[in-house]
Amino acid sequence: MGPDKRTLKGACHLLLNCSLFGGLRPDERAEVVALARVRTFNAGDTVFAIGSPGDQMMALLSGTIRISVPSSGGKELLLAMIQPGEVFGELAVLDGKERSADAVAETACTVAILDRRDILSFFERNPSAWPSLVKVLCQRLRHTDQVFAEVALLELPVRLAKAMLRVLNWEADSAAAEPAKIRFSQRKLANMLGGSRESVNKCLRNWQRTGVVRISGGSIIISDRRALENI
Amino acid sequence: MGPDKRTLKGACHLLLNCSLFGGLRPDERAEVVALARVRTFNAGDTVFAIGSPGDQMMALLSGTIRISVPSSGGKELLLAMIQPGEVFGELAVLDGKERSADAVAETACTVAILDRRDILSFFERNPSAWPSLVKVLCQRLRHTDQVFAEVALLELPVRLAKAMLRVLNWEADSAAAEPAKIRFSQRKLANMLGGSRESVNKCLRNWQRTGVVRISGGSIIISDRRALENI
DNA sequence: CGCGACCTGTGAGCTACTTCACAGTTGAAT
DNA sequence: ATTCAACTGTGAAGTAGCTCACAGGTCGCG
Repeated sequence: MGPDKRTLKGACHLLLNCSLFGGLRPDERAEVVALARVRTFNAGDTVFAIGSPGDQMMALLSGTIRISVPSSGGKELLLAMIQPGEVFGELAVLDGKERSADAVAETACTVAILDRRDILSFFERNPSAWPSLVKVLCQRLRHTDQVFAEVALLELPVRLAKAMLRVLNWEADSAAAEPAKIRFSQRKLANMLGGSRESVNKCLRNWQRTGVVRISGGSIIISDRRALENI
Repeated sequence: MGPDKRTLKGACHLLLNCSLFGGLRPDERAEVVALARVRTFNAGDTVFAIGSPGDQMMALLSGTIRISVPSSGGKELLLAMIQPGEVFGELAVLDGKERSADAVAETACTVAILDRRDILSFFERNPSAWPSLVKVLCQRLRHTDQVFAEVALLELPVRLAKAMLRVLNWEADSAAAEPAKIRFSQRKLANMLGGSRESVNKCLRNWQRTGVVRISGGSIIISDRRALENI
């Protein structure tokens, strides 16, 4: 076992503390780590594609992964940006069906991969691990339901405001730097909303005019967070 | 124990065979049934309201329940119509958070109610029950993700077609009567789509003109199912 | 350095949908 | 029997947001 592999395993162990496996006993965690293979992806690599069989789930160790659904018309809906410490791809593993979305490495990534069989047998041997799995699924469900309702019921500016606040929460973990700054392409924001890039742009510039945000060098700085929250 | 109660318990036992508890051993099922209280609701009664604490989950024994999210503007998004044999309200129970939607009795209903504490301790004692729970959650997740993507990416007629086919699948269980007939208010269809009642109406009448559907006496009859599927 | 890829900015025009307003139907309730 | 509520049908008018078509900026890469 080479030194690279050792450090990777180290990172793996470290990060499996979060999210899904955080509540486990040390020996259980060790077992999970032993099951995991580590793999790296370059920016732009597709980790898995919608419709494919999907017999593995992943835990992100570093980098960020974009989860999205493409449409026939060339558009795409951005469902999530996975941050280090989160798991993804669990859906297909748990119900044995096809992948329900694309996963693409947004930046260079390192990922821990767990095979369906291993996962299932692990849970069978360690039933105490079920609740945290269920919690993850519930979180996801709540999130999609909520965003779904927003997209269906609210107009674009409101959705944009909410999306920005949501992004802010994600980034808060990795780069805690206030003042609240979003480094996120307008197109991606649009794809989170089910809106067009142009509309997002125009809305943002309106807000800049009214002093809610400042746009500079490709980042959006929230000057008046309160205003956003009130929309 | 009066005779009503006994028959209700009987129905309960019968129906817990489906969905969530279908995979259990007889003794486990008996245990679940013992934990359940049965309650009836009149059409229009609210079973639980969004934002409330939510420390019970339900299994529908008879009738149908509408799950929806209201918006500030008086609109609502229809997330699901629960059919007998399905469970609902599991989300708040499993993660201990607030209810994420309203549940209203669409018709008169009888419902088996399970308390959070009882559920949790049941799963602790019967870990083999976890997988079917997870399966239910995965189903829900897949469904919302898919409908979400549709609403965000597709135009109204396409969504309508898909919604109608979906409704058809629900009803297929209860009333297996071909020719494919949907008894479902246009407003409700609209609320499934994030569209307006008027738009749905106009779209339907177009389809009637082109022979895809027939509308009579408040029901929609699918004459050309293939056409719908191709949209 | 210059090329290509991807971003932001902006206006004009279009159209898919919404809103509003009103009329007729059906069905349940008193 | 009638009244009320909720449904369907339809047209006119408004508009939010999309598409298209640019122009210019920035960044990385050969």
